[in-house]
Amino acid sequence: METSGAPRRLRGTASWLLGQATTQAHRLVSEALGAVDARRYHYSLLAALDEFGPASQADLGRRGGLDRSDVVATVNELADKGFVERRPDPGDKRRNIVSVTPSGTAHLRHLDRVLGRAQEALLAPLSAAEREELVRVLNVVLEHHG
Amino acid sequence: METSGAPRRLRGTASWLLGQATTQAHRLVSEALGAVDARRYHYSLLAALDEFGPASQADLGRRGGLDRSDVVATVNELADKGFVERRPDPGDKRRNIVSVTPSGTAHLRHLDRVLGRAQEALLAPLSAAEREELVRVLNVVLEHHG
DNA sequence: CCCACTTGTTGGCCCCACCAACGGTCAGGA
DNA sequence: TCCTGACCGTTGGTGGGGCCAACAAGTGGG
Repeated sequence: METSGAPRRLRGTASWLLGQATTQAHRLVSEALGAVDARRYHYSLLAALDEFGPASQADLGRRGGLDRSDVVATVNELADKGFVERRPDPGDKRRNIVSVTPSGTAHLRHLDRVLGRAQEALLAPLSAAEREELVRVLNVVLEHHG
Repeated sequence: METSGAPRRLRGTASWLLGQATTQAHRLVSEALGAVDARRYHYSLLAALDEFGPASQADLGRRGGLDRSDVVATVNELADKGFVERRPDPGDKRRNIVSVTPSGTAHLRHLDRVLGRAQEALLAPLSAAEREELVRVLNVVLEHHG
């Protein structure tokens, strides 16, 4: 409580620290993805498709936390590159069914490796135990905030 | 190498986890700051000024990791609100000297409290020990990527 | 006196996260 | 059956954030 004259700024604030660390992570990841002409949305969508199989665009958005409008643009881009296929749902004329092509699966594997290297660069200074703990703690936070 | 049919996606990728956790943090922080009509840049700049004292805009950018052009806009906004003062450097006609006003210091204190609450909300599910460890690990990463 | 460099400023770019509105479609209840 | 509410894809827009290029004015060293 002391209103001491000391500057006493808070480089230690966890939210700010997370912000800074994240900026680094974001930069590394975006940079790595950009080098292969991809963006984070591409990975989110491809990963969601790979994990859960074909789905409507709205479902894809819910899976990956993307807005419906962003899903449209991302599917457009991925379809242009042949990584994804969009076809009407015969059972519901409102929906499109989006599915991964073999080329898309290969691309996802490639992105996996690219991201793996980015992660390795990011966490380089940490021991294996520290990385595990970090992942665990982040999972706790994520799960809590659903 | 097994091309087993299993989906096997990597929600556990640390870089991606960090990305997700960060999105949460970013949302909480931006939301909290937005409620008091502030942005992250405002805090970065005010904190840098409070910690190191008056400085030229270029120096401010270097301190806080902001681009010179972004410093211009941020100083404009903060000056409009009376939180910051910009006056020419008598010793170097290229430079402006930016300094915090008392009102700006008060505002910074307020932002500190706002961010503190956001951080509390973010880290709610973690124990004190876990928070400490998280902060420590993040500091290691940041320092390494300096 | 040059020349290289810095500074503030303008303007632009791309990504990311959202929101509002629309026309078309679907399903359930009156 | 028709109405109504919900849902879907799509378009368009907003704002923050992180960058970069170019410029004129100014500075300092050789």
